[in-house]
Amino acid sequence: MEMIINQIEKEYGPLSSDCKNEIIKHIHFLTFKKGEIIVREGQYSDKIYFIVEGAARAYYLVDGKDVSDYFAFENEFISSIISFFGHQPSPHYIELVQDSIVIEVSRKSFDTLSKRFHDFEHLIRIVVTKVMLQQQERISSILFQSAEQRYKHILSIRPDIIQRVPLKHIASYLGMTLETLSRVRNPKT
Amino acid sequence: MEMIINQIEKEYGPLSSDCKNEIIKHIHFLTFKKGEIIVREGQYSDKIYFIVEGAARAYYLVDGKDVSDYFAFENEFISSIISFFGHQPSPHYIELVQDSIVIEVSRKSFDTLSKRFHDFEHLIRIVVTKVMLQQQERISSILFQSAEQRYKHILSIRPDIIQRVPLKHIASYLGMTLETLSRVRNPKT
DNA sequence: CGCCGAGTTGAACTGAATCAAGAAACGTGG
DNA sequence: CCACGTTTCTTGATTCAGTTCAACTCGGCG
Repeated sequence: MEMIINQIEKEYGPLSSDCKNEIIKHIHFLTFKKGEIIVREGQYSDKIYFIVEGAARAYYLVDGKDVSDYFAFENEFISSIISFFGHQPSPHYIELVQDSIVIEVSRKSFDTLSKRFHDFEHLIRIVVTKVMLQQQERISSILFQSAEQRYKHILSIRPDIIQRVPLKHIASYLGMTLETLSRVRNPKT
Repeated sequence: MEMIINQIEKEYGPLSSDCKNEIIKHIHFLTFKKGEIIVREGQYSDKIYFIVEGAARAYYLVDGKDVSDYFAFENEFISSIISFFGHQPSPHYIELVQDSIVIEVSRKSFDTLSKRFHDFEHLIRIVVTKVMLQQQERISSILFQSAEQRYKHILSIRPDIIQRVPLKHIASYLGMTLETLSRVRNPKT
């Protein structure tokens, strides 16, 4: 428990001990098996999850096609951001990609903590800012880079992802089909 | 001045009068002519701008091609987010699309206010969250929709944009060429 | 074993880009 | 108020990166 809060502080900035103590009262530990689905399309999901161990994936189902939108590994957050932050029905599913240990925080707790602790509000601002910057990079990657460049790019920033997630999910995350990804990885020459 | 702060509160949530008074000390008004460039690629830009009147545009120049990435109109913020929030050289240019009145806030002021006022920190969190949600929508728009659907979509959420910004900028924002946008707007049938 | 999901490979197809040329609209200065 | 150049937009013909459809391989696991 200490270790987890330490990780968060290391990753996102320090917290007062008051705040830390209060956070502990508001969170729940959950364990899931690989393949479990914790958020479904259409649902109002007012939970945000922090991956203690394992991995999760947010994806769209658009006319039957599974399109990955986000991956989270140890010490990262995941939620249906449209639902959690936008207060709308989730367009995403979220599933566990491996057996996982997860912390769940409800929006109610989240709002209470934000209101009460300046440093919690700051933490959230940092988390959201990081997501925003990641998305910015993703947008320019999709707009400016070829399929091959996008694959090389993800290899360079998340080399581990290839080991932990099936290629089909990576392909759809990169905005290409599995076939295209396969060709990009095994050029004819 | 009062009016501007009112607008901000209306758009993003209330501020204490302490905070408001302090904000006023930290901001600068600037006026620009249409076409003026206020941020250039490669520059470390540590300013964020709020459009009081007029309109601005952030864009990339990728091998000579001008690609719009963001538009801001009255009561909206604009900055090179990679530079302002990510502390990196800006990949963007920012230009004024019309004669404009703008408020400038430096990152130093920004950080001071965030540290000092819980409600300012909250304001920023809300601003950043809105950008994140917009980007999320943009990503799914690019991934799932055809050129025609993307155009119709922007028409539905920002009908005014067509009047205020040349089509070529809208085309590149939507991730298509000017020619394709033209065809989408004037179908043969 | 035999089956099933994951990945590879091939061939045909397609939405949008590119290249090219011209038409409209839009200042700006005489 | 008009002429002229510049920028904005349209239209057509061709090309191409990536999709789609389909068949096949491989590795694991009941």
